[in-house]
Amino acid sequence: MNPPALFIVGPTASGKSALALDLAERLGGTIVNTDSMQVYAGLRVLTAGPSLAEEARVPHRLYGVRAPADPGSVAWWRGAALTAMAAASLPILCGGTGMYAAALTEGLSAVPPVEPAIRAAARALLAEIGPEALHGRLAAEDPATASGLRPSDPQRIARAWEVLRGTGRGLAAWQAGPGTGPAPYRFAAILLDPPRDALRSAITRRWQAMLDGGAQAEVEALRAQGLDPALPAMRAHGVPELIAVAEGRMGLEEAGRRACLAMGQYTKRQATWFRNHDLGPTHRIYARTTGLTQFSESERAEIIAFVQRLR
RNA sequence: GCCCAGGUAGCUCAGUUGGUAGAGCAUGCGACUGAAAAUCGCAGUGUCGGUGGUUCGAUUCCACUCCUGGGCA
Repeated sequence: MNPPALFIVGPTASGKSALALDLAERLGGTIVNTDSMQVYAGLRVLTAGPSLAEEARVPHRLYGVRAPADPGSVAWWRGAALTAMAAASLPILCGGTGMYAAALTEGLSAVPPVEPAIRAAARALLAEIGPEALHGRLAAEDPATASGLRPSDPQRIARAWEVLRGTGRGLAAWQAGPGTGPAPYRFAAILLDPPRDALRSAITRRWQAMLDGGAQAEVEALRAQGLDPALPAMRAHGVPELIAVAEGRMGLEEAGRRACLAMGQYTKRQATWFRNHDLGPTHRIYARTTGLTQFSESERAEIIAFVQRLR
């Protein structure tokens, strides 16, 4: 029988990390980062990654493991996560990136890696002629993929184009073929899904804590690297805003408003994803929590029982 | 006190040669296969500042009135 693996998922600021920490400590688990931004080094504060003290309490994997200049990908993450999971007695996959979670439970297509030069060319072409025109070219060469994409969706069109150019085969064809399949685990999930207004106030409070915790210094160090602003790490919530502050283009208060707005909107997309994707037997919690100790006794017992049943 | 410019969706505003209105943003819902904290789709909502007048009909024209901003005193 496949070993168990537990997801702790939900929107930003729903209390995932605290819950994961308590459960991992109690059950001897290893926390595996399932967040596309917390993988980057140097963004601990702004991405709300675990503190050094927390990392010392229980094993944490895949936090701060990539340079901001070196963008990750689902496929990379999936491989790294499987390695980390194989070495854990109970993997606790904690994070808010739905696509990463699905890469484990559903698998990925067997699309080979695309040369960086081809990827760059696809993006340059997109920037030059625009998504509608590129969609038109794609439709001419790879109608199967194009018909599934909106002409207004630049990111997916560029991806489809680079796959076609880089592999000689359309994305839709790859996706129709055999893929990795689900990872060999018995997945289960705890889904934290608090009301949006609770999330928003938690986000506002957290923003202040980030500023107090050195977010601006973190951004300053990132800025000093002179990276392409299109890089994922450069687009983490709060980074563009605080860079604008550092360059005198925006006030700190305005930056906070915009960053918190973006994070609040993001929680909606995360909630939608997790509500509508199956990650195995799922225990749903609708109130916001700040850790296992905040749960009522009965809820706490329920969570422990839920997790024990997996083993 | 006088003059000017405004009061229309949660916000910023457009518009109706008189037939009860619409964009962007916000909000809500949804999609999501290698940059996903990304990218994209769909959908609300309005006593059109108030009162009265003209009119078959006023958010639109007229009068008065209240409020906001600017200028002059």
